Amino acid sequence: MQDAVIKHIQKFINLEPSEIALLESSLTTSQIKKKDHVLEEGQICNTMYFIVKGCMRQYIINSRGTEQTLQFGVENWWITDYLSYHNHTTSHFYIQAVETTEVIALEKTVLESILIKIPSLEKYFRIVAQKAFGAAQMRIKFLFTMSAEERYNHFKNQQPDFVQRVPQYMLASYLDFSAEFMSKIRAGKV
Amino acid sequence: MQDAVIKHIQKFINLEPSEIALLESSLTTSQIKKKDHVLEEGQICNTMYFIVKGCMRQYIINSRGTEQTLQFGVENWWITDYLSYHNHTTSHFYIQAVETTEVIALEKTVLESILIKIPSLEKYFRIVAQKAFGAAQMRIKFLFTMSAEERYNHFKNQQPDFVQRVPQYMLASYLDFSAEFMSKIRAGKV
DNA sequence: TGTATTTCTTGAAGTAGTTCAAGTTTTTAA
DNA sequence: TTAAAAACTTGAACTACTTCAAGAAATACA
Repeated sequence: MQDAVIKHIQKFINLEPSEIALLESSLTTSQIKKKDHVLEEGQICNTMYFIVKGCMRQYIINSRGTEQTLQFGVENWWITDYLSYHNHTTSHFYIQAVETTEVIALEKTVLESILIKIPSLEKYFRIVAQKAFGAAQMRIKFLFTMSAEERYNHFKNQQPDFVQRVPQYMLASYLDFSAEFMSKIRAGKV
Repeated sequence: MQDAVIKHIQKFINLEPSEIALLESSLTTSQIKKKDHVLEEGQICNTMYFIVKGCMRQYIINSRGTEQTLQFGVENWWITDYLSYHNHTTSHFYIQAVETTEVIALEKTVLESILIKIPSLEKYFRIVAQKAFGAAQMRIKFLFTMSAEERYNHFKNQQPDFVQRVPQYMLASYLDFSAEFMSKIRAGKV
C-alpha cells in the first residue's frame, strides 16, 4: 500500500533502491473511517496525509454553524493544514474522511528525518506544493469570475464522477453557494 | 541587490560561501516600471519573480471587462503563475507592477541549473510554496466566511500600510467586491 | 427489514451585494 | 502649471443569491 505514494513520488523524481527500501520501512497506511477527523479546529497539525484510496475534505464551521468545505482530496493527493504545520499554530480547519479512506500519515518528525536521508524528496514536495498553489490560484479565479451555475457546470464537466461521489451539500459549499441553491440549479429552476 | 533574495533564502536554509558566490553570479535585478507587465494572458510563464522592492499584482480581466486582482506581491515575495510554469501551458493571468518594482527574474532554465548545483535550494522553494498554499487556504476561508465589510476591516487591521499603497479599486477586487461598494464601506454608508 | 438519520427539494420572503451613470477629486506627466 | 488621465464617490434601480421552514426521498445500520 505504501507503493502508492512511492509510485507517485517516482513520477517526479528518481529513487535509488535503497531509498525505496527506506521509504517502505518508514511508512505505514492507516484507515480513517467515514466521518472521522484527522484534524480539528484548535489543534496543531503535525501530520501530512497522502490519500491512497478514498476521499477526505478540509472544512470549517461558519458563524451560522454550517460546514463549508474548502478542499477535497482524493487518490494521490496530499492533505494537511500547511500553515498550522509550518508555524506550529492552532488550525482553523477540520480534516475529515468523506468516505472510509486509506491514508499514509506522515508525522512532521518522521518526514524531517526522511528528508535529511533522501534530500531529493525536497524536490518532490516542492513540486507538489507548487502545483497545489497553482490550483488554488485557479480556484480563486473561478470563484471570482463565474456565477454559481457556471461554477457547478464547470466542475461537473471537469470531474463528472466526483459529483456523484460526495453529498451535494458538501459540493455546494465547496463551490460557495447554499445546498438549497444547488438543488435549484440541478432542477433547472434558476 | 541580489542580497535581498540571498538573505531571504538564508532565513530557511544554510548556504555555503561558494553557494552564495554562485547565486550572486547567477542573479540580476531588473526594474519593472509601474503598469508594465511581466506576464500576459495567453503567454507561457517561464519565470519566477522575487520582489526586492515595490509591489506587483496578478490579475484577470473578467467577462464584463473589469480587472480583478487575485494576488498582490510585495518585498520578499515570489510571484509567478505556477500552473503555467509547471505544465508549460498558456497563462490565464496578467502579472503587472503596481509601483515601479525591483525584481530578481529567475528563468526556469537558470533556476533548474541552480537547483542542481545547490540542491538545498529545493527545500527553500518547498517551504516558500507550502507557505503560499497555506496562505491561499486562509484566503479562501476569509472569502467564504466574511462579509465584504468584514473582509475590508480584517485586511485593514492586518495590513494597515498596504491599504494606502494601492488604488482602492484594486484592493476592492482582491477582496471580491466592487470599487463602488468599497467607497460606501469606507464612507460608513453600508 | 424496518426505523432512524441523513440528504435533498421546494417556495416565499429577504438582503448583501452589483451595475449604471454622472459628477468630483486626485494624480500624472508634458 | 496645467491639461489629461486615473481614481473615487454617490444614489437609484436591480439581481443573484441566502435563509427559513417543512416535507419527501434516500441511505445507513440495529
